[in-house]
Amino acid sequence: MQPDQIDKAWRVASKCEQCAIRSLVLFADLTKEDFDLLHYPIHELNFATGETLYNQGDKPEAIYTVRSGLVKLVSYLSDGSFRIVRILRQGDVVGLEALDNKNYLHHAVILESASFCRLPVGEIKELNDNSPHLFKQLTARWQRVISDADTWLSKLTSGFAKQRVAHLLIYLSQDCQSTQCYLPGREDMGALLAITTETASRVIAEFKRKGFIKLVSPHQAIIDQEALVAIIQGDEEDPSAQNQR
Amino acid sequence: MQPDQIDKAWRVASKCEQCAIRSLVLFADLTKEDFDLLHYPIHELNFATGETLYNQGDKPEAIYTVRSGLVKLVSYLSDGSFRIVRILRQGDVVGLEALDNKNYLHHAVILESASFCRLPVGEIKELNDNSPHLFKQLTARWQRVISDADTWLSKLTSGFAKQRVAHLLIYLSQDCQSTQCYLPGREDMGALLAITTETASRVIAEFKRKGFIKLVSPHQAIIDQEALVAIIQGDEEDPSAQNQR
DNA sequence: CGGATCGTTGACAGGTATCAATGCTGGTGG
DNA sequence: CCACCAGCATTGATACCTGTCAACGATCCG
Repeated sequence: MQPDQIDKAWRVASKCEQCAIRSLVLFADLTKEDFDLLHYPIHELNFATGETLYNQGDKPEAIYTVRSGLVKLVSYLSDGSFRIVRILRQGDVVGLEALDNKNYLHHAVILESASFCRLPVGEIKELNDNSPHLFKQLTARWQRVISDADTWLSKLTSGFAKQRVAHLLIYLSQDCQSTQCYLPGREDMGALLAITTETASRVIAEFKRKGFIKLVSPHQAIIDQEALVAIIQGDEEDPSAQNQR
Repeated sequence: MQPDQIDKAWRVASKCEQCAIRSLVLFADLTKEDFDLLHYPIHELNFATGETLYNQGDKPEAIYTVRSGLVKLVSYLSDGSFRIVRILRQGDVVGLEALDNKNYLHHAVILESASFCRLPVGEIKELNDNSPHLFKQLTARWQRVISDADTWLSKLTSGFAKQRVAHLLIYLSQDCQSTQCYLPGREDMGALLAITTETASRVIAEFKRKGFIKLVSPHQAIIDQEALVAIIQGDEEDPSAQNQR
């Protein structure tokens, strides 16, 4: 290794080790010795809402750790329609399929301006070959993706449109400290829940009228978790029972 | 290692190395030296239709490779209903979440009498710690689960009931050499596609009447792939255009 | 034979998709 | 500065699909 590269590696180590969200990321378990195995510094990238991180079919050269913001993974169907198959947030890894030498399976589009750490595939593989510390986190991430996908399947695609929207809002509020959460555009909401734009709009409009959600900005809402859970459980507020609680 | 254990290990190696479907399974890339690392022989288990491999929440001690047959992973929702989140077949691994020390996330129920290789979690972990050859296959399997889940999400939960059923049948026919495939019970079909038992029944009955599927046994059908693809693409056979092709 | 389980079918109500029109908002260019 | 436009959200009317409730047939088995 060249002296200047050693220098770079040290800067990497130093930078990653001081990372504020290190406990959340793929590199959580790495030691100083592990960081020494990296050849190049890890770059941090910023993207604005609507920008594309990569497209389906692109040849993958890196995976990305989400430092902040929100990303959707979009899959297009043969008929031109599209579905959003996942939403990724702080600590999640985007483009995991790159490790299997497969092309990217989705389009990755930024929902809320986001920053990423770019992890070149070669570095990850080499690190994993030469250190046992990455494997555990990789395993954990795969598990989480799968278990999230299962939740998605079982909750977000069953039941009435109202229930699905309620499930989605609760899901989205889970990573916010408060009851505030990202409110997707109506078209995205449809692509998430397998309903039409119009139905999504109607449900959201109704929730707003009933005070279950309050907009603080076009894409941020405060949600009434309790009311939404009631919706999920099918408690339709019966007008005749209006003042029984 | 005791002599008799070495002997066992050799039998394992011999047995696994001669496995007829070895190229499909988790141990595909292992060398003779890797097999020597195993302490106990790998057991083969047989289950009949309807039997349960494990239940959601069970403490996991093993993962299973499907040698033959069909397994469904079932997830129950709070309201008592259930969804089938995955169907596993030859070469697939059941219970991958066990590697992450999590309890089993689903109920694993046999759809078609199946045989498995039982792989104790401890053995797998040790093997993975001491040999680099398992990791590649593990990675590949996680990837496949995720990419299958995405397909599921994007295809099997969108569109009309007819289209979903058509998608399902094509999906199920992919692992059969021919155009013959497993035909799930109507309730299972509902749990797979997020439709009701009655709707599933109506669609299947219609497909049978139109000759798109032909039963060869209660749970095996020959499918007209072309007709099903037409259904998926929304080509509804217009009676007035009956003889235009 | 009777019972249990599963598949099929019917009638009807209710939810959602579809088509269409109308606000609303932010940005652009005159 | 304001008119205009593009994109998004909302709302309405209607047709269609699916869920629901119910009944009936088929098959298997004790």
